[in-house]
Order: sequence, then structure tokens, then C-alpha cells
Amino acid sequence: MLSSGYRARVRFDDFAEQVLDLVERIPAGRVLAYGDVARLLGAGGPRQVGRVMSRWGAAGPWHRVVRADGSPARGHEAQALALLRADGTPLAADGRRVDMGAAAWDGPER
DNA sequence: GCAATGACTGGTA
DNA sequence: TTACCAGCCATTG
Repeated sequence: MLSSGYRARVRFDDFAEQVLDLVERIPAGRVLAYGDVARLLGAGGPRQVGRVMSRWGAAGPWHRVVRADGSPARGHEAQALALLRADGTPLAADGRRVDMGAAAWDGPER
């Protein structure tokens, strides 16, 4: 029944669902790097996580997913920083990045 | 099937 | 600190 084109979207949607579910579990004041999300899920890679966020990230607290160096998403830096600041996320001294040492989330466990 | 692209990462200069 | 390069993995043309 499912056409090839539709099935392809559904297959990726499975990975996207896991990413979005994990992102929505990130507590306020905490962040996760793209690579960390992929590692916690044990699938795909940082670029795949970024692809999911660009397409379905708006469904959750996308601003809590940042780059490994603490920089927020490309093209949404000001927006992400404003939301992170609202969550009380510890920012670096420069104020344009997240303090990964203090804001990095360990994951749903612990 | 191949090449280009992407909300990335880590290393080196 | 920023800039450039090579690697990585799935989607898209």
C-alpha cells in the first residue's frame, strides 16, 4: 500500500520521532549537542539530527539542541539564545554560546 | 549509481 | 579566539 515515496518519509519519520521525543524530554536550563542526541539514540549522526530539526524541530524545544561548542542552531542564533535565556540556561561569558560544561544534559537516565 | 547538500564534529594552523 | 580541512551519515536531484 504505501508508495515508495511515502514509505521513504515514514522510514525517516521513525528516526525523527526518536529525536523529537528526546528533545522534548530535555529539562529547562539544560541542552544537548546534535552529536549527543545521535549518540544517545544510538543511530544516525549529528547531521541527520540537524536535518530532523530543520524539518520537524519546530514541534519541540529545538533551542535546547545546540552544536558541540555551545553555539545555537544556524539561522536561529538570536531566537535560540532568547529562549535559552528564558529557560535559565547557563550561558558562556560572551553570551552568544551555551556553557556546555554546566548546561550539558546527561540524558533521560539518571 | 554518482554528486551535491546539510540547524555537524574534531583536529590542526 | 577564528579559519580551514577531512570525515561522517542520510536525503535529494
